[in-house]
Amino acid sequence: MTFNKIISHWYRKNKRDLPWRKTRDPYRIWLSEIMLQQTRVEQGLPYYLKFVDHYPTIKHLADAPEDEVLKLWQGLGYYSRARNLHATARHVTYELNENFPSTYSEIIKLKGVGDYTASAIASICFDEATPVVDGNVYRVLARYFNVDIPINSTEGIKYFKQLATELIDREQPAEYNQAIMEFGARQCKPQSPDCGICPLNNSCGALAEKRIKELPVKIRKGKIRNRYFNYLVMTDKDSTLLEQRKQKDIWQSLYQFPLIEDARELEEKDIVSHNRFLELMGNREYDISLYNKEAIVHKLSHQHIHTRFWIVHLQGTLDNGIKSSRIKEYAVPVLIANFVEEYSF
DNA sequence: AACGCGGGGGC
DNA sequence: GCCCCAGCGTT
Repeated sequence: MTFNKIISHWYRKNKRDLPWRKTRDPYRIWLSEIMLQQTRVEQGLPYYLKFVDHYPTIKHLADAPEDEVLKLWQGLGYYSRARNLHATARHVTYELNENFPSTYSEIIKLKGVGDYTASAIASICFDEATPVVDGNVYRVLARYFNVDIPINSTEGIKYFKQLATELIDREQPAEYNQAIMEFGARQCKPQSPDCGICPLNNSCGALAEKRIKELPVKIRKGKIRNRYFNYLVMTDKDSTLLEQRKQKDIWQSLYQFPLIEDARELEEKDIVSHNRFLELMGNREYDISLYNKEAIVHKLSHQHIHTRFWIVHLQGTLDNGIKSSRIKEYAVPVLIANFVEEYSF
């Protein structure tokens, strides 16, 4: 049997029962693919179910407020995916008259859709023989063909795309594309794959050369940046203050407490003399206390955010305050959600 | 070509 | 602590 027949055969025996495998509705396939970008199936699944429930059609999604979409997305990360998802839903609904594009070259024009996602949708929904090359596929091909070109180099991207193009089952691209990804996720796993039971173990190049552990090769990225966040949890009688992050930075469009960021850890005297603090307080009396003596370190893949929450009680009333009981209606970073969960207003 | 973008889980 | 995950957009 050929490589792709073995993969497809393995898939039919071993595939997981996942909700997006029961449909070819481009809306649902697109939704699932966006959610699964750099995201494990187990993490994305509950979000997919939530979205399909709230937004049964692309028009429902298009007609929702962006803040609502972001709230549903809260905790899934890479929030630009949610903003692009929403913008694309509006585009397809109102510019394309609810007709989801049906070819790779049209699909890839959509915001938030790149080569991988366009290939996935075109093949799964429309039987176009466009190969998907995601992290799973890189791993399976690098190992089976014993290739040590870095998968995230320009040469590697081109090489593996070409290889995948030669291998795709042109008769059943939808099944084959999903098969090789599932095979990578469940059989040819990143760590300790059980090669003893692999259907390709008698022809796998990396296994023969004992190079499973070193393949695929990936150029590692830069260092982690440390940032120091001081959140001002303003409280009067029963209100607090939230603001939206507008900068091109992490958590764009999400809400948070007023923030004082600095390149180092700040003391109380630094906070109370900071311009941002003074402008928030005006002439009002206040009472400030530090909620967490030890900074909470929120670890992201590319930065560590050392966070202190300062509780600021004040006498007067907050302008533009929101009832603290309504914080949960806003999309906030997990860091904030954890605090709100723990702190009793 | 390199970097920024989340959060969770495995070891 | 480091790596990985059904990648994409920007610089």
